[in-house]
Formats: sequence, C-alpha cells, structure tokens
Amino acid sequence: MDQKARLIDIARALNISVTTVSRALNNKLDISKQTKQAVLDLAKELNYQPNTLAISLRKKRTLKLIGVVLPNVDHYFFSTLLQGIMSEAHQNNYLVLVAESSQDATKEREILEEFVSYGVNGVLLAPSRESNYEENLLPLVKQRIPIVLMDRTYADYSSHFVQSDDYNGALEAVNLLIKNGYKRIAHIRGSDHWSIGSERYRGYADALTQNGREILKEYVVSCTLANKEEGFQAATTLFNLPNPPDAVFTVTDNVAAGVIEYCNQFNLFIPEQVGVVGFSNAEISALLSPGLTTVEQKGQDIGKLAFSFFLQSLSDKSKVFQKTFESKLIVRESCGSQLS
Amino acid sequence: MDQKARLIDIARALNISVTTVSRALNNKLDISKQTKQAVLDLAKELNYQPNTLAISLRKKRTLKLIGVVLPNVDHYFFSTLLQGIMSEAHQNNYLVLVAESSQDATKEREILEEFVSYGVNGVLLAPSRESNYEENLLPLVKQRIPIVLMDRTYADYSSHFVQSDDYNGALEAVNLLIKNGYKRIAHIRGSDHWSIGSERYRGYADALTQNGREILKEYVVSCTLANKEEGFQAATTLFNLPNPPDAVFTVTDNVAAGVIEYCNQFNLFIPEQVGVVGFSNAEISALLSPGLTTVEQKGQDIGKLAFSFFLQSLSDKSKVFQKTFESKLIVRESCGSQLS
DNA sequence: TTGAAAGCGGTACCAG
DNA sequence: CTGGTACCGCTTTCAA
Repeated sequence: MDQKARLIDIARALNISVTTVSRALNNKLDISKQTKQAVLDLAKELNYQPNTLAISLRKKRTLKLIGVVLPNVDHYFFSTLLQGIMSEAHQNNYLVLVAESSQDATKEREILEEFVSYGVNGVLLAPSRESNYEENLLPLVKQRIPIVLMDRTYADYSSHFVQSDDYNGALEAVNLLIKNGYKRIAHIRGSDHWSIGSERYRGYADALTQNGREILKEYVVSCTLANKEEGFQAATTLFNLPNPPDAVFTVTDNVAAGVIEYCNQFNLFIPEQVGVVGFSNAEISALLSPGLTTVEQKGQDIGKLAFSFFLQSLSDKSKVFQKTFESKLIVRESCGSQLS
Repeated sequence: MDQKARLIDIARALNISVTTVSRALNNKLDISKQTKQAVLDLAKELNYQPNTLAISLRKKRTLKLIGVVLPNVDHYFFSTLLQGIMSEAHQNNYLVLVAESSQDATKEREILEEFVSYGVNGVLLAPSRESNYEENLLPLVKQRIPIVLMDRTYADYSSHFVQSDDYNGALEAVNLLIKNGYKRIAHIRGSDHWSIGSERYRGYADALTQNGREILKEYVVSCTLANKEEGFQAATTLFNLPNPPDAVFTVTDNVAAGVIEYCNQFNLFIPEQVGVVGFSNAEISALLSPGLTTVEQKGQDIGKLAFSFFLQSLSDKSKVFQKTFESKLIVRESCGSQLS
C-alpha cells in the first residue's frame, strides 16, 4: 500500500504541478507559503523519499556516493581505516560502497569498473599488492574520478594519498632494539610487491647499517599473508639457526603474535632473552603477554583524512593532496626497558 | 577526453539506432553478427561502461545493490561478518553499501532511509542495541524491501534472520566452569536492550540453576560498550567483593581481556585461582596469555548465509528464512583443564 | 508564483 | 533484423 510515493503522486493529490512540488521540497524561493506547507505536510504523510537514482541521473552523477576498496576488512588496521572513512562520510551525507580486493589485482580492477558504472563521485583505494597503475587506475583517471590512495602508493603515479611513515617507523623500532642492547636482530618481512613489505624492510636495513651492523641474509625471513601462523613458522626457522637471533622486528603485530607464541611455548623469555617489536598497534598488541612494543598506525585518522582529501579535491581540482603520518613508537614490555 | 561513452555515441558513430546498440550489448537474439561485432568492437574501443543509474531507474530498482548496517566494523566479529557478506555479494555481482550505526538507533534509521532512497534491493542489518521495529524497520517492510537480520532479532517481529545460539553457548560455557570445579561464578553481562546481553545472561543463569546453584546479584555486573576497559573495571568490582568469585564468564572476549589483564596485574593466577571464559572466539582469544576459552561465533558463515537468504527471499517471497548456528566451545587454558 | 516540456541514459514495446 | 518512441522520477529552463 505504502508503495513508493513520487512527486507526481503529491502533485496530483494537491492538484498542482510536479514542478511546484519539486520546488517546495527543495526549498526554492519562488513559492507561496501555503502551497509549500501543503506539499511538505503531504510528503511527510506519504512518507515521501526522493529517488536518488533519478536525481543523480538528471544531475549527471552528483549523487553523494564514494567507493572504498580495501585488501581485507578483517585486518584491524583496515577495519579502523574503514571506520574513519565511514564516520567522515556519514557526516557529509555520503554513502559508502565497500569491496574487498582480497589482494587480487584483477578483482580490484573489476570492482573499480563496477564502481564507476554506479557513478561514484570518487574512490578511496588501498591498493592490493600486485595492483598496477596502467590497468587499474588509468581508466578512472581518464574519467576524472578523484582517487585517494591509502596505505600504499604507486611508484609511477603521483596522486592524492594518505599513508603512514613506514620507513621511519621501522627505523625507530630497530633503533630501539639496538639501544636496548640486542645484538642479533632478525626481521620477518612482508612481500616486496607490497610497499609495507619493502618500506619496513628498508627501515630495518638502514637502522642496522647506520649503527655499523651487518645485514645477515639468514636473519631476514619473508612471509606473504602476514598472519600469526606465518609468524610462528618464521620464528621456528629463526630460532633453530646455529646462531639464533636475540630480537625480532616483524612486519605486523599478527606476525609478532606468532613469534611471542613460539617464545612462550619454548621458554624463551621476553624481553630477557628475546626482544620483539611489531607494527600497527593493533588491538592485540596491548593484550598480548608480554605487551608488544609496536609502531602505531592510525587507521581512523588515515581514513578520515582520505575522505576529507577527496572532498577537498572536488573543489580544488588542481591541487594534489598528500600526507604522510608520522610514525610513533608504542613501547611496551616486549623489547626491554632500558629505553633512554 | 575519454569522458563517458554513451549508447548514443556508439549509435551515431556506426550510423545505427540506439536500440540496436543496446541489443548488441545485451546479447539479444534479433541482431546480425556483423552489426553486433561492430558495436562490441567500438564499445571496447571507447571503453563503454553502462550507466547503472539509468538502467536501474528504467528497470525500477533492479540494480544489484545491497545495504549492510552494522553497529561497528572494527569489532572482529562484525568485520568477519562483513567479509562473509562481501564475498558472497561479489560472487553474485552485487555491490555493497556499508554503514555503521555506532549503536545509535536514530542513526541506524537515517541510514536505512538513505539506503532505500538509493534503491537498494535489500538490507542486511545487525541491529543496534536500542533499535526498535516500528520506527526502524516498518518503513522498509511496507516498501517490501527484503531484510535479513543478523546477530540480533526483534522480539515483536518475525523475519529472516541468521544468528548464533547465544543461549546455549553461554549455558555450555558456564557448565564447563562448573564441571571444572569453580564454585563462585560471576558474569559480566551486556545490556538488556541487546539480545546478546539477555541471551547470554539467560544461559548463565540457567546453567547455575540447573546445577542447583544460586544466582548472586553481586556476581552479575553489567557493562554497556563491552570493551576491555569495562572488563577491567568490572573485574575490579568483582574481586574486591568480601567474597570474591573464582570464575568469570564474560559477554565478549574483549571484556574477558580486561579481566585477564586485571588478574595478571594483581597476581591472580589463571586458571588456578580464577577461571575465565569469553564469547566470540575473536582473534585475541588465541593470543591472550593464558589462551582464552570462548564460545565460537562464525562471523563469515553468518554473513554468507545472510546474503544467501536475501537472494533466496527474492525468488521465494512467501518463505521465511531463519537459521541459528550451533554454538561451539573453544577450550583453551583459561578455564582449568579437567574437562571431561 | 506556477506550469509545460525537455532531457539525464538507458530499456522495452511495437511496427516495419 | 532494425528503428521509433514512450517512459523510469526528477530537475531545470522558459514562458505564462
């Protein structure tokens, strides 16, 4: 019964034209108080909801809709990122289309195309590992759809982005381990295709070099999914080396959790025998025992800023918005306490 | 340059009608191979993307779009729920609109209205605590928009839903504590407005009663946000009672994390002096020390099924789809090991 | 202050 | 096999 009320329904009931109804509802000037009130009343009674599709079509994609593509939503960092975006979006009356690329560049491209055909006003993208500019982004760029990159950027494309300073975060983390007296510092790193993999490794390597230490190949173990299981496995490899490390810096907190589990299980005391530092300041880092020292990554803030960059880019077409959040160490028990 | 290619652009270039182009692109039968190929080629060249808005408008909301409303996305359970939904949605070529109600019923209602005006084909909703059927759901029901409830249902409304068996989960959890010899079992519960609050409490209460135990008012502490801080606070209250409990069953894993932190801090040994059981099997439950015994809640499965219920409800309008996932205890160290 | 009519980008019916 | 035309619901000139 309540089917969808349309402008024309109101118009007919009041014996006026659609135009007038539209004007009344949109608060235009040229309209008498009476008719306006009548329209408003009836609209409320019929529970009138404008058809956004029609409006958008008519106005040529000026609906308020933004697309978000993330590699995964169940990783703490990405879920807080999403939260930041959504809170900002809601405040500005934007609706948010979300999709997971599952770290698959082809799927990412498909999603992006679908988003475009839905007429999104912009895209906030945390690129998947193998994502490639030419194929995935160029089509959107040609259509002048604003894109804000998050977490990771493309080497060959300068765009709006918001990221955290992975390099310096890693550098500081390893410096802290060195300062706290650890001698043989290993790194469980992420894949090279992934900027967090290479940037954090770069920080690790430079920290060692700057302190006159060698980078030992056997102390660097790669992982791909960056989860707890891989952390445990990598720890197994590392601590069974003839000359095992006395500290581990990991690419994510989840990996660190695996290391901690290994140490707890095989009675390697943290931080006395082994120092551990993670990356992300995920929820778990505070809950682990011992508490995990980690590099903070402010998901919410990154998300909020990304959305606001998108908004700003709408009015200021020429400007390029970029921000790198400073990294910040969150020091807990897992890395020794002789911090100066 | 690449602005948006439209049907009419292709038509003019090929000197044929829009109708024909449309037919070619939609794989209709009545069309010659030649023209069809010509259209397809040009479409590819111009990078033609159909305007979903126009199609939807014409077809009267038959775009493939679904709206998801969750209280929070950064809770592990909800983020896995979302993941389940999105994976299923992607497979069926649906796009997913996501919004957070932040446990605010008014905001939830606003979101739902916006979703409707965007012409979503259906809504998957994990209701916020104070959500009320009349105000929040009735408008959608009237417009015959399929709704699948997740995690929580409304007392006064029978609809499609997917949930986990909170009552039995809680019952088993507390039974385990009893079986393992704990005598004074406390409960940190969620709000009454929230089905997980009341259902889990009901399980707790019945387990005690069925074992001939009393329910002590001072052993039941309420919390609202169900986070770690509240858990810590509630633990403080409980363990400072004249006759403190020797076990705690908590409404969520995060609350349990707070309890564990309290115990670690004040040297109450788990599981020897205090048993702890949580609810959710969140990531953290495996990472805590000691590992937290908890009741599994399969977010992904719930999400997937919810989406598939929505799809099915499209073809079978009369049927009501309902599923309650069995609860399953995940036993770890935090509750004693004399499990039979 | 109001209304008629065109059109956003497609689809679908009908005629040829 | 192809084209003409109406129309989805709304906004926006333009004219009255």
